[in-house]
Amino acid sequence: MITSVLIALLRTALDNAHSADELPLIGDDIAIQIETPRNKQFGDYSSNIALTLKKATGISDSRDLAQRIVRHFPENAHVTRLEIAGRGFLNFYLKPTWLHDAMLTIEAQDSAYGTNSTLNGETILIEFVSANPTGPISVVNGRAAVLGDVLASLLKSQGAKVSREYYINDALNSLQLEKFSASVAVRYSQYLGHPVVVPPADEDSEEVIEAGIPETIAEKPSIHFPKDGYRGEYVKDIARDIYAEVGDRLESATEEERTAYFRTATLEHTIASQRGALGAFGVEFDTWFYESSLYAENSVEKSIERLKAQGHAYEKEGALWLKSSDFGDEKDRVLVRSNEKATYVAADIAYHVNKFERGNTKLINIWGADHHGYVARLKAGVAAAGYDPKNLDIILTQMVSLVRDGEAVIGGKRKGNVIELKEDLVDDIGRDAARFYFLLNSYETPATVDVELAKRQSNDNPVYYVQYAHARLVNILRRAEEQGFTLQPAERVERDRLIDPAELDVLRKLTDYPAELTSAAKEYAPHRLTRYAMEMASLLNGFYENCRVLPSKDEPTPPELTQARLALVNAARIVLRNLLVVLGITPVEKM
RNA sequence: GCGCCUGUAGCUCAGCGGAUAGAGCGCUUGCCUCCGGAGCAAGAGGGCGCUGGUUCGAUCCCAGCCAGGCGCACCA
Repeated sequence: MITSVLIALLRTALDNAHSADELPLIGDDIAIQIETPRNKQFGDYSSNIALTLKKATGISDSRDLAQRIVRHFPENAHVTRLEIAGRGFLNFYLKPTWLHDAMLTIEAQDSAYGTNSTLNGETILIEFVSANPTGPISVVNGRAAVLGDVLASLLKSQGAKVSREYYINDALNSLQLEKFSASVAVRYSQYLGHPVVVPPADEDSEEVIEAGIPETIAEKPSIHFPKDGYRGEYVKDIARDIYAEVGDRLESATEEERTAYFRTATLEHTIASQRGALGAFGVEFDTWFYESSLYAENSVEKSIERLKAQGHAYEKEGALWLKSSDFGDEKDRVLVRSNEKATYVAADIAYHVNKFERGNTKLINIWGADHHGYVARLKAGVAAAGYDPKNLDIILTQMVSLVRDGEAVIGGKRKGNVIELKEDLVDDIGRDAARFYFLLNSYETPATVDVELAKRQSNDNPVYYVQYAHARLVNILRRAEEQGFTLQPAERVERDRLIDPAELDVLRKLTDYPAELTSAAKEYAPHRLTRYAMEMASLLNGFYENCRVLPSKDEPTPPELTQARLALVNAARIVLRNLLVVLGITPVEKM
């Protein structure tokens, strides 16, 4: 990396100045920072070292300080000019050689360009989405879905082993599942021809009687829809699917048989549809983990017993409490209720112990901000169970509020107005546009999504700008071949012909890629990459405008220059493609 | 009351303690015999919620206040 070269040169300059008695000794504890200036006029790189050294040296005139450093800056192969600017910034202007040489690295590493091995040895489990199995994946889930998915790719790019997991809250004591499957059961009966009496949803509405499907000819007794049942259309869809599978076989089943059947079938269908919706969004999970499996293997019980044995739990008021206040939580929490049922957190502790026991060294959970109050509790539980809570990172994505044409949409599965990720967004604007849309901003910002606006603007989605830039690169290479050019390795090309600012801008951007990838991974900030992608696309468009690659009537580019530019085009193609792959966006070759 | 997140251009949002605060959309103007116009060039538009503080330097860090969101269960 060129920045480490510059840091070393600056270090030498400081030492030289000290030897010449112009500066006091500057220890290694003072970090030298190199940054890329926002504005190109301030050089390729700059350093604020003279400003930061004011206190340590006792020299209050930072320009004077800067001069002392510059005076002792060693001769070297990279820096053509070193200027003092503003209050004492050192601006480095570099020979383009280092940029040209970047093409060699990019070509050699190809699809591995940008990756590194700093996280080798880490096994990371990212659990995300984990929506309740009582309905479809909503648009709101899109944010966590794409965040987790890209984060997994990012961490892989840094050398970690990563898996994606979805947790299914299907515990047997889950009331919501009973209500949900009961709702499906009623709708199923509707498909058998029973009219359904739907109670008023709220004070302002009235009871509705819906006819059976098909409309009954013979009189069939009507069935009452549960008062707090799930009213969404998707409930009918599941019922219809089940009806298609089993016909009227359940008509004569006993109440117990029906309940048991619908519980299982409803869960299966819901999960299948969730998996399908996420798949359409480009998100695939390595494991779908059933909460019920923890109970089936007695893991919850065992985990509670262990906490008790280790003295982290106690009985009070008929319940079993976790001494979570010993582990950073603000108060103790109930593990087993006085009715002897385990709480959600008890199961969750067992689940996270299970994650660690599977050999994961680091756990990342992505939750909605509404679960914030739960973080300290789970971390305390994990700590009590003997694991370091530092190895459990909980990312809280801020809420996504839905707006339709400027009007707030109050979502809710019970009420039935779920805006679905797949049906209402992905199917309309496509996977790439939908992903890019969510990846555009930080998960820490509460976001507003206007589905109608998102659809209307889909053609203006920046994703097309980026994909377009990639397609053009591919197209130039294809056209070159048609015109009889053979792509030469960057090594055999006259690289020093690439001196146009537009060319150097592109090259500079390409050299930033590994650092961008690393910082996006480190800070869990995929949105930086979408911004970076747009900037790169913009620079590429500038390059197309200013630098004709293939010879034409008006611009008879000499063959040597064409070859050099083709190598540049190819390098850019590699980087842009790698970037799009990490983001899970299709690197299209034609649009 | 306590905790977390947020407040930057008309809208949606970037901004990694630094030099003239950015992008996309929208708006205005110009550019299609030429590798893809889903493009390019130029312009109008904000001084970063408010007040203090730390710092050579604050949109960024700290404190207080104002505003919005989300939490503070023997629900999941």
